[in-house]
Amino acid sequence: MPKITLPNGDIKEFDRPVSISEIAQSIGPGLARVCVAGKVNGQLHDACDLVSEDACVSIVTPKDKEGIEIIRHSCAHLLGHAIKQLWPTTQMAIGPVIDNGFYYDVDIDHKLTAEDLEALDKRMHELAKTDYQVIKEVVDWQKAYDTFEERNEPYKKLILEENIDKSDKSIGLYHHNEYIDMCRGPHVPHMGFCQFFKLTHFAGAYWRGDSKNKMLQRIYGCCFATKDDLKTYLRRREEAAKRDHRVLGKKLDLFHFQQEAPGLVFWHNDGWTIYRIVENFMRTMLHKYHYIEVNTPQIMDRVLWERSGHWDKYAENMFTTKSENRDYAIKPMNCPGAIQIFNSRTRSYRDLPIRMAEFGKDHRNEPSGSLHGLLRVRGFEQDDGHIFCTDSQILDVVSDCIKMVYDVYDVFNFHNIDVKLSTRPEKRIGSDEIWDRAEEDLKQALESNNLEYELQPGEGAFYGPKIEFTLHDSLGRAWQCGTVQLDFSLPARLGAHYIGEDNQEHVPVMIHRAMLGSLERFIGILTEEYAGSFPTWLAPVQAIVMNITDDQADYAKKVCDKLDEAGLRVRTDLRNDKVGFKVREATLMHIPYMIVCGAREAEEGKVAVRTRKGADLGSMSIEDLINMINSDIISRKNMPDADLEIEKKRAAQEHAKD
RNA sequence: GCUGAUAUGGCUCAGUUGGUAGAGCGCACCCUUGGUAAGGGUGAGGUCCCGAGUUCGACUCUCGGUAUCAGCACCA
Repeated sequence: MPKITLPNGDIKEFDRPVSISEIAQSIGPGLARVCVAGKVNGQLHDACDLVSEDACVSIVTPKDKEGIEIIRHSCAHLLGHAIKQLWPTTQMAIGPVIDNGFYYDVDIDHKLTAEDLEALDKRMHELAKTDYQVIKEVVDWQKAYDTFEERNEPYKKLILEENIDKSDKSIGLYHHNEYIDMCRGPHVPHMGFCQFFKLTHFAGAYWRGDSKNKMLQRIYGCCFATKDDLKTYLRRREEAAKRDHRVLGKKLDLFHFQQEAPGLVFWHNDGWTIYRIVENFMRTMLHKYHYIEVNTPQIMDRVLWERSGHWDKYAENMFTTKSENRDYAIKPMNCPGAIQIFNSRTRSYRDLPIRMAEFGKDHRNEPSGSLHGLLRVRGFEQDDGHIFCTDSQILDVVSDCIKMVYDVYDVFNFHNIDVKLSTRPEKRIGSDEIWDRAEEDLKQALESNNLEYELQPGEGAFYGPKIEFTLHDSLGRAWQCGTVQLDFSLPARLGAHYIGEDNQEHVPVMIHRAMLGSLERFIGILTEEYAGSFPTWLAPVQAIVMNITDDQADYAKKVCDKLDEAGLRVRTDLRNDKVGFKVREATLMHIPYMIVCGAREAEEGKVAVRTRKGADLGSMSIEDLINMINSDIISRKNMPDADLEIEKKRAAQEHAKD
């Protein structure tokens, strides 16, 4: 006689054990129709599961986060159902839920092609349309094993053998017509819930994520509760593809790569302009936070890297070179160099903390398959910093670093920032005692700044724990950039010390920190964030002066000179082309201000101004123009107000269309 | 590094079931001097990623490299 308490406090009594779908039915037929599963005392259950004792029950629908995840999970089964029909010898590995969808790893002799993916997608939709019932069967370990033995599913057997206790008597087998999959569940009661999905791509993936294992074929799909959600997601994917910094880098003439230098950037003038602006902006921040700036050699003797421990751990990823029988390494990081400067004279406790910054060019021989545009390169510049301090200064110093990170991100209008604390990894140097203290200090610094953070056990660097900052762009994508790392090991290894109040030698604590991470990567992120429309303060060209006919060429040049003298980055377009054509080109290049000089303007000594978003700012004097652009630059806003208005209107129109 | 795919003028791409290639944009020149997202004409430009092999003949087929792309693994 179960008594069921609903989320609104209502109590329903039954004279026998009832299924969750029956409970939904008793509340209303509408709810019953959208009942994907249920939560019994907080535990997820299949809609067909029986409740035999008093419990709090809530119905899970596609609108719930759990609901859509269940639908995605069932979609993975649907994929299994379809693929076994098309390629019956396929062996199924694992098919979990991921952000926005699902995937399934399969072992199949046939190499899947794009056409196969379409055929598979089509078959899945056909099967889903029949709205077949998903039947759940609960079996013991042996029955599950026998089922997959009979069906020749070695990976499922492996999962049973290695991950599931042989005494387990409640293993869920889900029957999708002739297809059977094993799962903890829950799953949808019928395939009517799985309608809005699309297979997106496929790739290789290792069994159990280990590169020593066999590589399987992974099929990815996305899935949503409604058609609109699916459409929105697909549109967002297209939008992200359009913003690809590799494509924009070419179109905007920012940089290029070529075969002879894999993973190394050829910066063109406009890209390099952005690079220098970002770097110089960081210099103003360094000044504000009391840093000194240094620069250390690109190439140093192998001995130094052996002492630091890098040779031992990262030799494979280091570029090396030889000269006169000496081995050198091209620096993969800047800390050993910084310590050499610290060691160059006797330091007193009165000198600490020493905040040493370096825009350090590093080279790391990353695996070829990991290279990705500016986001993963072999040569890059870190906005690196090494702070030498005493034990008692750690908290203050780390706290300052945290403040600086937020200060920097604010300027780029990144406000949604996740914080993670990574603790000791398995492969590490330094005693447990030291690690205990280091981790505790970082925790305290985070807490004193009132930051919520996620703990990442085992993810720290080999020399110390670290705090990581992840920012989110306008498309919601996450980028890990900033990091603050405590290091109790390297200074001692490289012989750093200072003279304390007690006239004894002490080893300083070193704090490594970076805000942007690498300039290359950060500029890649910025390019995608702004979709190529860099805010005026970052734009490589801030204004372009164009004439209407040859008669105004001299006037346009004069205007350009004046803007140039005012310190703006400005160009002319005096080509014998229609002004509409020039406007189009400048717009495609995302130049913030277009300055048109026709006969009227030349006559009056004024200019006609238009923005890249198409706002007509009318005719104005050159002084007014300079003031306007300068105030735009100083504000460092993503968009001036005139453009913001146009963006809003456009967004509203888009919305109306939908 | 692993699996799969791709590689053709500066860019984006088409093409040849093996007989050394084409478009649009860009570039040059000419006409046009036009007021806010493409005016018109003519022309130049390619060792079809690299190396071997098969063949009378390879850009095309085979093998081996390299780079790039989608993932996986890696990321001090």
